[in-house]
Amino acid sequence: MNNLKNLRGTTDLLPEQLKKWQNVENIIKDQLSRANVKEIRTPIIEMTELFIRSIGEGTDVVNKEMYTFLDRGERSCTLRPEGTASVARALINNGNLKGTFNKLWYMGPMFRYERPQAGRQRQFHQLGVEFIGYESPNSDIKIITLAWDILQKLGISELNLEINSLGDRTDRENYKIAFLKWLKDNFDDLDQDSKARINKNPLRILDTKNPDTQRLLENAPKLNQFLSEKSLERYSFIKNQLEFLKIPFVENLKLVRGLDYYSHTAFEITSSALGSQATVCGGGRYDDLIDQMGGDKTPAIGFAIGLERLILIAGTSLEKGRDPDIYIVNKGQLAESLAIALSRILSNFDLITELDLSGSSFSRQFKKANKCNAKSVVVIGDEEAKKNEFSIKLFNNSIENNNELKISIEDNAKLEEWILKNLNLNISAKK
RNA sequence: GCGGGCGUCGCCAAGUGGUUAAGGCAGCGGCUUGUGGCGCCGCUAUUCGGGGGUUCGAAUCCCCUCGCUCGCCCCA
Repeated sequence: MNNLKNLRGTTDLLPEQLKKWQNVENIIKDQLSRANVKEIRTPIIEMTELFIRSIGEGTDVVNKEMYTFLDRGERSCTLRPEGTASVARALINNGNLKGTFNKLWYMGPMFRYERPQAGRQRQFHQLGVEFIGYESPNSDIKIITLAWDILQKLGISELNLEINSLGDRTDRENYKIAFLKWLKDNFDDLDQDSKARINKNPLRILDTKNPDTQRLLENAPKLNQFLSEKSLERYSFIKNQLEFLKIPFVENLKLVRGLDYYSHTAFEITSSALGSQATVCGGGRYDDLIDQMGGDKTPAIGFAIGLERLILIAGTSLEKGRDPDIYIVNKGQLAESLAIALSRILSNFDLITELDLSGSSFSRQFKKANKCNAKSVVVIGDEEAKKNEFSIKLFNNSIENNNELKISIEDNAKLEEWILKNLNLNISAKK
């Protein structure tokens, strides 16, 4: 019937589903603006090089998951696979880094070319929060609590927070030397996957899923043994603060995360309510990213939450939308004109008005008003239209208490009075 | 990129080689030309994701392709 289909891994979000999305997004935005975090919007398409240089050449994201194409000017372009690189680029380009602090968030589509499965799509959506210019370990804490509290506010339980420290650049370099030596000594016992990673991204071998390699790794040098005094101090401060704030976490020494740019704090929040794609939130510190990209040396930390996964585990109470406050039933040419005029007047209130445009019988229109759960109904037919008025009433099953009233189309004061009295309207919400 | 399951109306489905593709929900219209929630009646797939093949005959068998889904890898 229809051979035009959506591309694999992309989906339409219809009004019914979007109620939940919008509720979730509103709660998130609310939380963020209370913490005075500001929104930033960057293009969803960037020069390919931006991602190669920031995310790292040895990563899966860059190697096999990017939507990359040549534009008409033969430039290599990529649909963004994540948001941090773009935000960093935007700040560098706009000169927003000189001695300033930025608390930023963004929400929007990201693209990764992978096989779709539960909680994973090729076009998916992320909320990202980045604190840029902040070095204090308390900024790590604030970022983690922000992520944690957003998830709590959405009524999500069964969450697990895992943290680790990757140390600074020098710590990691020292560790890499020792680890590489060990890897080479034990090369023959590694699985294929890990062998291939040695030259590209050795740290990722740490969280291999291969059980034999896992067992072997128990005897390998540990990253935490290579952390400097300073890095360790920073790490234990963070753990102490989390304990003080009563945020439960487990330490996961194997947590290195997939992107190259992380340093010091790395964290992940997973939910057992999801399937095998259990990570809802991932984040960490990236003190080296911005100068690596050509900006001034700027410490920063951030996280990203996958909205599809969030929607999957957020409470069902968020699925409800707002029903119409007023349903305008109208029939006849003059009545229809008055109905449109009235709907424009009503748009001055914080009301949801459904103007029936079907021209079907009164009976039909009332059925529809009932179906969409309208709180009240306005009726305009020939009788009302002749007198330049409409009738308004509460749409309940009581005839005595429906507060039916006839109001002249010009009498806005009377209309307002009826609305305020009957529709639980917050007066300050008017206009 | 690799492996398993699946694809019949907007949704949920029956049908598994034989001449008209059940049913339910939703939708639309009527009973009720101006007053809803119930009820009753009627209408809604020349076609079974798409293409090709086998057959006298295909939604049913075969091939290709697209999409969905679950797992691996990886991530949000």
